[in-house]
Amino acid sequence: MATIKDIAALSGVSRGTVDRVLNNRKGVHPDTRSKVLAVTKSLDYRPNKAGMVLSAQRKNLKFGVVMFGTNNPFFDDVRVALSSITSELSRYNCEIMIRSTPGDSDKDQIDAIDELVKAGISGLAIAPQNQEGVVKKIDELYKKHIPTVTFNSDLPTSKRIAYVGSDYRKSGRTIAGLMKLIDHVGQLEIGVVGGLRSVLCHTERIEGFKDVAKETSNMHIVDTVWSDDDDLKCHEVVRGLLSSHPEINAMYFTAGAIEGGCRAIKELGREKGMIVLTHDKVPSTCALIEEGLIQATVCQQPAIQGTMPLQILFDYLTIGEKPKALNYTDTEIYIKENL
Amino acid sequence: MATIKDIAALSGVSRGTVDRVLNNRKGVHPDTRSKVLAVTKSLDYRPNKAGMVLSAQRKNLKFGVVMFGTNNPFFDDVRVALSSITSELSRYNCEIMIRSTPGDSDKDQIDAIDELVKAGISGLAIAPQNQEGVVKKIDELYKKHIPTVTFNSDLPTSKRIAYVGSDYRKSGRTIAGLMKLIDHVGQLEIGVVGGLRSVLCHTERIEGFKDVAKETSNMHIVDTVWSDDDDLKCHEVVRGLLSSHPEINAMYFTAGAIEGGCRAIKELGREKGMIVLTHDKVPSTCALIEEGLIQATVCQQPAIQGTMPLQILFDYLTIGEKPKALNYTDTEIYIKENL
DNA sequence: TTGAAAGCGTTACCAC
DNA sequence: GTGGTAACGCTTTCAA
Repeated sequence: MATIKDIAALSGVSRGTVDRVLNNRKGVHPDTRSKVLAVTKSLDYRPNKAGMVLSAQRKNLKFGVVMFGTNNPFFDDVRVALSSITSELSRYNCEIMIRSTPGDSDKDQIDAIDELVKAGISGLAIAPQNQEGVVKKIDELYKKHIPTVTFNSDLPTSKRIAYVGSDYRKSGRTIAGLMKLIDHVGQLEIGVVGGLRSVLCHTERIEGFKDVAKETSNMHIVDTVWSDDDDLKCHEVVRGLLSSHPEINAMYFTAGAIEGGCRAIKELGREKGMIVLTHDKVPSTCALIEEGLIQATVCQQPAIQGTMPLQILFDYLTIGEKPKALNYTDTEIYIKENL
Repeated sequence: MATIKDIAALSGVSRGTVDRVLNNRKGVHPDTRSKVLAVTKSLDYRPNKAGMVLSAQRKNLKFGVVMFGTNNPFFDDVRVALSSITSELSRYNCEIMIRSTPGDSDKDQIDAIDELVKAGISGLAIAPQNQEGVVKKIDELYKKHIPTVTFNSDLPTSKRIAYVGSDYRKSGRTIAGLMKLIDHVGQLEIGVVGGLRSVLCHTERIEGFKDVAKETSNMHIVDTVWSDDDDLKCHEVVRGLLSSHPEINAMYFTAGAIEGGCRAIKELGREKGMIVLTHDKVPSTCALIEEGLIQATVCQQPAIQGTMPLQILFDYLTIGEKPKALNYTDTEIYIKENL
């Protein structure tokens, strides 16, 4: 375990100079630089994280978190993880400020970001709305050397340094695969319930699902309806869908508001033989799995979505660790027995 | 973020004294102690990990890893994770020594441990054989203040400080749950293939499976055979089982040597309508899932089994963090689409 | 262009 | 019993 001190001694220079070389700071003689680099190589030096973190504490890092203030209880788990990482990072003299924005206008998110920047954040984690204004704002921060990590939903065209979240298409494909496995009768007549048309993840999941459905002869999507992630609306549209399509024997809920939809299934006495697959592991969904109405749910590691973005920012700004651009969470399958 | 320095200043004592109080070292006046404790409380002090780690590097920590030298390719993934954590911890002046023991005699494991202790390890991670001699050895280390973490398979009666690995019963129950979901005909006639009778995890998985089977009217276990985790043996016993039981329509492989068993299924032309469920995600299993012969496999996060035990030892010995006793890995379900 | 030294927070050792 | 100080590895600032 070679240290900067070792390199300095062997190169016959001071630690300060070694630091300048290793961090590509200017103001060092080319000869000195190459000498130091040679020694560094020969020692296979890797910087000590504890030392770097300790030193970085003088920076008084502040991070901002912005998430669309959604009613979806999925985000409860994200918030729990957020508060745990907040407490963890506070031990390194590092503060975290959280802003939930209520509506779905990008104005709210942008205002929240501006406010955080004014408060002096050095990095931003955001569960972004899929809107152009947010992309622009992220790029603006990038120019100010404030790195951004997106989570839950990505903005691939922005200059965010990383994304943490689900691979939506894979989730959708997994649901389709499960449906095929569970199918008893050899012919799937499927009702799909989307959430919000404007949310990337809901639409992408459906695409993934369709990818598999297309190449499977006995999977037929009867219709797709939209719940707007609202329980009452979901109840209504599912009722309508099932009433007009007695042949439906499988339902795919791609978003929240699952409970309302399931209520409709029960009211119409259509539980028997009905395959119901969902996403995420919120309490109401768990209850319906226990009950047997839902057979399986596909999840996206909310805890990791809460912690990893901040960990990435912290590592980036303290020990200079460049993150992977795409950090996909696992596509987890839960049934009654492994809930 | 209060530091020891703050506490020292506010209590009117030196940092050394504060350190003595906080770490319950003796040789400090009761009055001083209570004064310091009071101040500490009022500041909600939490020690800084970076500082502790940095300071702990002077201890020159060495950790030993012992695992039964199994042919099971599952352990390949564990080894990959081991080498990644080895490289990670080497940055903190911390060395890791790995010993694989070939046979299944406890003598080998005990010898390996002795050797590591002689080399001066401060902690041990072990995938232990389920034998009395190993338990005794762990307890002996405990007396010498060398903490042990078991992984992959637990020894709950020993004085190990933690276990990292699967909840076997839950794995077995999950397999049973999947089987019920996939069942097409409404009556499961099941063949179970065990691995090693002496390995706790194989037997426990079967118990978990039986728990669910018992309370399900249409699940009937036809017979249980043992492969000794050997491919040829597995091929032979599965061939025998299927030949004498034409009614079998579902197979549960609880351990390794899956490939041989699947070969038998194909040779006998029994793929059609046969449900095949397995554990772990080794290359040959993945191929059989792609092929469609195996419908699902239940996994146990090998990477976490490789890294977490050492992380636990490191945290325990550097920052004094007491681990949870039971660190269960997730019971992951994989099908073709989320492989 | 380079060196020296202080500082991040904790622990350990040597004086008193 | 207690205080002072060096040490862990890195960064940064001030002098030279």
